[in-house]
Amino acid sequence: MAMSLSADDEDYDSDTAEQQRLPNRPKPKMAASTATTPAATTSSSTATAVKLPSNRTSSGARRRRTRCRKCEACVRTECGECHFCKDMKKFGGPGRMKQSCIMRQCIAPVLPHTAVCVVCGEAGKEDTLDDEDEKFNAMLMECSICNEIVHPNCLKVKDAAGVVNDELPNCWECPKCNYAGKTGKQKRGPGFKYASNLPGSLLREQKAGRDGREEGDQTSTGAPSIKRKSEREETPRLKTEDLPSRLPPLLTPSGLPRPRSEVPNFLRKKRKLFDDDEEEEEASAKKKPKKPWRPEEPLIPKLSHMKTEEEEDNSDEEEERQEKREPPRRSFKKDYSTVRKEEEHEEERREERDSPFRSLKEFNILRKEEDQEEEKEEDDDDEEEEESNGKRGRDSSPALKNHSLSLESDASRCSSPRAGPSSEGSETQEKAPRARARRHRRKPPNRQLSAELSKQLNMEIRRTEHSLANENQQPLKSEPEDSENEEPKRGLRNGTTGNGGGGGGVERGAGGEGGGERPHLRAREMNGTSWELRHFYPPQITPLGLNRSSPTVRPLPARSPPKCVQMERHVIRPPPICPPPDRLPLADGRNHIAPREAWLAIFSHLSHRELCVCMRVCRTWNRWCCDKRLWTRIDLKRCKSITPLMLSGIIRRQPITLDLSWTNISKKQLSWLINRLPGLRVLLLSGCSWVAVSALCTSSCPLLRTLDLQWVEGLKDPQMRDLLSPPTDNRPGQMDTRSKLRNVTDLRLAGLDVTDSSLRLIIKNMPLLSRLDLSYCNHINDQSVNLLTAAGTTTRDSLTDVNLSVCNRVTDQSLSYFKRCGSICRIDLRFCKQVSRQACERFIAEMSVIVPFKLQEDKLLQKLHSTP
DNA sequence: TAAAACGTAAGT
DNA sequence: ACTTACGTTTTA
Repeated sequence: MAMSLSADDEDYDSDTAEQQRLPNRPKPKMAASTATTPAATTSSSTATAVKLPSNRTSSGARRRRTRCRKCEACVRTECGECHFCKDMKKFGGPGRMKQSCIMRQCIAPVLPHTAVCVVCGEAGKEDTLDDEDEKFNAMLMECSICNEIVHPNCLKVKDAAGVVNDELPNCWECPKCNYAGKTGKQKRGPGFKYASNLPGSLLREQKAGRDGREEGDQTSTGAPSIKRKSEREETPRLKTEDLPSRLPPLLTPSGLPRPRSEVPNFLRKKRKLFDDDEEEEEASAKKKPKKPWRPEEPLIPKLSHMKTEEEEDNSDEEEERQEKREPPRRSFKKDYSTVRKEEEHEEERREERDSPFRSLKEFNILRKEEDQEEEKEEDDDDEEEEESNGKRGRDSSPALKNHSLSLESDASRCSSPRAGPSSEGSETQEKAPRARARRHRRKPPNRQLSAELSKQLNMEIRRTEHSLANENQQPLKSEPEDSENEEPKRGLRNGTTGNGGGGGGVERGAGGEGGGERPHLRAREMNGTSWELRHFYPPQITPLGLNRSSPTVRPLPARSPPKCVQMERHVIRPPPICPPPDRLPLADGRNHIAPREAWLAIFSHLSHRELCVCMRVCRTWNRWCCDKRLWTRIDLKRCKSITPLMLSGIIRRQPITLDLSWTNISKKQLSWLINRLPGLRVLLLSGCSWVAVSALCTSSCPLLRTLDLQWVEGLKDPQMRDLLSPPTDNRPGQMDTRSKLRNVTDLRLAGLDVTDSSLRLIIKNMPLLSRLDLSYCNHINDQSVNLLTAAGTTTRDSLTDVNLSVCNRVTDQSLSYFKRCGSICRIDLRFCKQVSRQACERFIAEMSVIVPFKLQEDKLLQKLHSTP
């Protein structure tokens, strides 16, 4: 099918097609040897690059990529615990799988050192040059379509623009292929692992999560997590009767049933859209001959909330049309961000493109918006208009304009691989029809709250992308035509609703900047998908896949079922390597006199929301505002959906405190996060599922000081054991025999059905434990307190604050045990039915000899002069 | 469809 | 010569 999709004639010839099948294409069954195509073999280390079939432009053998050795993953040591590690002989396995440790899967796989230009036979020479453009022309670029590796400079066809694949270093669609309109025949570009089909793949999990979520959505309940629903069923955690009236807020059913199927339809929907678009596309193609590149519209499609088909179709088509009209084209771009492209068929890509979620951003926006509003669906159109207008207006703002302009040049220069959501996305943006987004957004009726921050994160990320995109793309503006007027739809919509409009304003602003500014911005937006997202989502959704659409007219492909969910491998972009600039470049080319630190001092007085606004101002501010000192605490509490963008936003900010309470974060996400937050000290996971929390079992977070596991579904003794126990399979010299949570000083276990066996582990493995919250733990009794305060335990001396409120099995006896605690400052026994006030007073009287206590509240003992 | 298996490219 | 592990095929 892939073949049939492409515009190339060759493809239609089945025989030939067969012959030139790309390595990864299905086929010839030469056993494993197929894996390495003959061509590849021949090219081995010598340089002969890939040998291309003489008469076929497409289809060369691909050079196998190899790890970059520099990324975070590459520098890690093997975890020894994942599937692949366990298979390794060094870890006692059979060695049959021959895969690298999941934790070491390279983020930015590079071409092998032996790769050389097919034209001149030389290796990449970018290192010898300073100028970015020259560098680009001197580096080796591998075409994801024909697999040729060349120096852009060595190509004759220079008029045609190559389309750089941001997803992978040194990867593009060469001018030849691009010009020829070969779009994506190949199922996927060069890449690396991170295949969803690999155990441990983030993608997979994500997908699973999504799916699950969706299902949940449909059915309902909004609460913290939809996804969890099933889990919940499995592990009935608290009995309502046991819960006192003061349940954690979250427990209260906050969610309304989610409207129906958002996702499930998406396939159909997409397809449908696709059909419609097809025509559209062609038409537009005619209008604008030759646009090698078109903004990609990453989509996140499937994910979520999509609206009903009917609803979408119409408006989408409109948007689609417009979008098509102005394809900004990006030519030789030098952005090497990584990410793997997926192998998708063109149709699929298109479908994706057409799918409701044009871009990640949109998606995010949606999510946010969902939280805020669901109401104004009807007004969407109007809103769009307004918004767009607003954007335009805003754009005209001198200040912003200046910044962005100055930045643009700046940005364009900076091609270094940046991390984060930012750079990459930058180049193209999605034009995301916000209308579409909006629509989807509405569906979820329930979302109450997504934390403000999450919105902000999203916004900011988008913003970043926008700005970066703007910067990068500038020169390319290709068709002014549709510009502003038509554009309106694209912008992100924003929440006009929301809280006081503050958030809305912001978002809108963002949209304005990105979208309103210039027509071609849209393109940028499209591309703006953050790499992270791309990783998480199916490749088809990745910009590349989608956008490949070239204007060329192609026969309608037979549509194959969208395989949307199949994700392949994704790469995670490393954080920016270059330090943020110290000065703010101004439009006139000079720098602002205030140094970065001075700006940071100012930024430190801003709220996160305000910071997000600032991040939209310019690239420099964007980076400055991401300074981790400004984001020591990130609160995503109750944000039902943790999106990849959010994750990347978090990583970028490197918080010390991360509140993910009552979110439906998945295990993979959490694992991914904590493995990338070396400075994380406080992790709040109350209300999450055990499945997610179990990520702590395999991830390393030795510096965690505070761990909040209150009301975690399914967290009982066996799970506590998993959490606290030292690695079980330690092999000599391999692992630390100490608990991963050995440095925890503040542990919150409220609402869990844990018993003394868990306490024993805690006592044993958390020698520094100072604050322990066991409130609402019905299995906790006097014996538990006895254990905690027994002679020889570290907790006896380390505990300063113990919360046993609403522990109905605790009696006055516990107070006598607490007298043994040398450092105790606060004992909360409120609502403990079996604890009497008299006993508390007696405790105070007896302790006062040593340390003065007071009864701050009924049954709440507080040491005088101590912190509350 | 996911996981396992495997030939061999790429690196040391 | 040896190890790692990519990218595909095969198996479950």
